[in-house]
Amino acid sequence: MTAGSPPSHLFATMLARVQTAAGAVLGSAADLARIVVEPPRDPAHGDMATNAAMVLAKDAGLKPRDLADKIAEALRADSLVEKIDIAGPGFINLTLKAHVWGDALRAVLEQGKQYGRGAIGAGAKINVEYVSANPTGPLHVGHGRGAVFGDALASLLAFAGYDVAREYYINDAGAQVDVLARSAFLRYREALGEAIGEIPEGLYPGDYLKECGEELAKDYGDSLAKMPEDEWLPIVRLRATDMMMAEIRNDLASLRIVPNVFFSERSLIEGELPDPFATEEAPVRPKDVVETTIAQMRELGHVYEGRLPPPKSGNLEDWEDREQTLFRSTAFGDDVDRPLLKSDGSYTYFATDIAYHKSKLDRGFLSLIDVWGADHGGYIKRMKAAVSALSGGKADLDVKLVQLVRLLRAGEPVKMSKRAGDYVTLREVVAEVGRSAVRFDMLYRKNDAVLDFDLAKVIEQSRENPVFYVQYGHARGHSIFRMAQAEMPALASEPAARLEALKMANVGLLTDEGELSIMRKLALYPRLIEAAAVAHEPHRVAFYLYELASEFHGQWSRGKDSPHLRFIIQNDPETTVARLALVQGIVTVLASGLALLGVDAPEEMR
RNA sequence: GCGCUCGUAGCUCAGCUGGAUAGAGCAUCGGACUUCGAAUCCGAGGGUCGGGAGUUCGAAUCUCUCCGAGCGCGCCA
Repeated sequence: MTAGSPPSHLFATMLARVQTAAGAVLGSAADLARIVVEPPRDPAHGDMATNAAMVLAKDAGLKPRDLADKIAEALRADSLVEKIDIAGPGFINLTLKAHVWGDALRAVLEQGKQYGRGAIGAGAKINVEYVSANPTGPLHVGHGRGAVFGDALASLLAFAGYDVAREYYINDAGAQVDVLARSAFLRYREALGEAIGEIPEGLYPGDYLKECGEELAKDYGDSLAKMPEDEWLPIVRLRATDMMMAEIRNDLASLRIVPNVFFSERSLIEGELPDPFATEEAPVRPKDVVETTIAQMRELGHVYEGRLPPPKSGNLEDWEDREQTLFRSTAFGDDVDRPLLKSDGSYTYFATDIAYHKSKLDRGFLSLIDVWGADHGGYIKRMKAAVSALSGGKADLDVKLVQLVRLLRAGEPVKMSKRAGDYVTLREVVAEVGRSAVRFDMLYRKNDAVLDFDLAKVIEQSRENPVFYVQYGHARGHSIFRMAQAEMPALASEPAARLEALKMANVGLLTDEGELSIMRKLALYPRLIEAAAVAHEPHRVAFYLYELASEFHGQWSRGKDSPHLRFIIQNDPETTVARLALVQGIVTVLASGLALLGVDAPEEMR
């Protein structure tokens, strides 16, 4: 990192000190990596608790509580520690010196937007592939969830110190894009004035191809209509997929999602195509890297000619026992070996996907994340097997499955027309409820849980609606600033000057239990970022923000019954400034987390 | 039949990768607006963590086995 590594945060500091203490007691043989320092669920157990003694007791040949005594003794003189208790089966509970929470708050103000930025990524390259829908129609809400998840995960990883690529794999090589081309060709003939009647079974009936047909008619006149299919098809296909991708890019942009790389599947087979969507590099690839990939795997002994047992279920009518080109994925944990060539000699989707993932490895990524729809779960083992085979076990692939989205309106399922091609698009949903609501709602859930998306609830302005609740917390902070400015003009008129003033606050005046609790929460943010990034779980950020907002709203309301707890105290500027510093800390972290999620942090709610 | 993802309060969901007495919101009941924003807050009730067995100091979390839901199971992508 050129800007220097981020400052270590309180929990990382304490973990290191506990590890040092344990190491001093046990010697170098101890496995210190298993030690955890975490906030106890019960505040009565102090500020931090560590399991060090329980985890290491066996190796040490001591009872946990006896070991805890020794470790505690080594920590007794620590500059941050006020009090140490041994409790339960051998927890070491630490109560920290009073000033550490004020120090933590000051760190938030000092670091601003950088607060929480992590170093665990250490600049390592990581590749996040998401959406990757066929360019055969508009995105629907399920695609949107994958897109939002992948984008937020990428942002989270970047914040945690990784060098992140956001990638969209364009499935523009299969039979489905040929169907798209034929569908567009029909619209083209329609645009030329031909009566096309009903769209035949098997073609895409949606109206969205009409524009494509009209453009083709404008650019080519009737010349395409005179060609045989094998001549017009590539032309129409390219135009249609280009137009579809332009639409998809727009839809993604409306959610503030901008992949760095749009990677064309077809380019793996046919060589490099002009790629109008690449926003970054355009990797140069030789013609048919799928073939060379397969050849390389064959040399390594991972590919062979053989037969497969018949599938266990489904109809066996089409089943034909034949020798084919297979990837020995069973050697890497898969259930059966997987074919790479179809009976007509063309590549299976898996074959090109292997070549695609090899390209990621070739570009220096050892850490790969794929975000897929839940219906692709059966594909995970073979893809992991392929990555393992290609990298010699050096690269890691984590596949995040995104469950389906059930669209509701006020609790009732949204009626989807049976007619193919006519479904609720992502664009319609974003237009109706807005980007922030869509994004937060989709991230306020684990990726592998089914999501009920209620169009009525996500725009509701109440506690029931988490996005509103968190945004309101941020707005409430600014509302307090506005009020403070009105009542104490001397404080500061504009944000930058105010921030400087608040950095000087005497945060030692923040001694109320509610205030301390908020400061502890703020101190937890960097640790949360690390944990969420390691787990590849952006939803944790959303839940954290909700909890922080909740504590803030609570503290605010406490001031109603107890006026001395209000943020603004009329004739006590010193206390007021200290509390405004706390508000600044809250606002900073709320804004930081919301930014990671791609959700607006408004200064007032309207 | 096999594989994957799940099963936590009446409902919708968290649970910090094995920690202490399992937590929120909604719903229900009871409170708080002369107020820096009541768009909010405080309190109460509500649980065999699907069932059972195992691993160990300790299990909602890990293993096994049943039950139930969803998804998938050459030549679709």
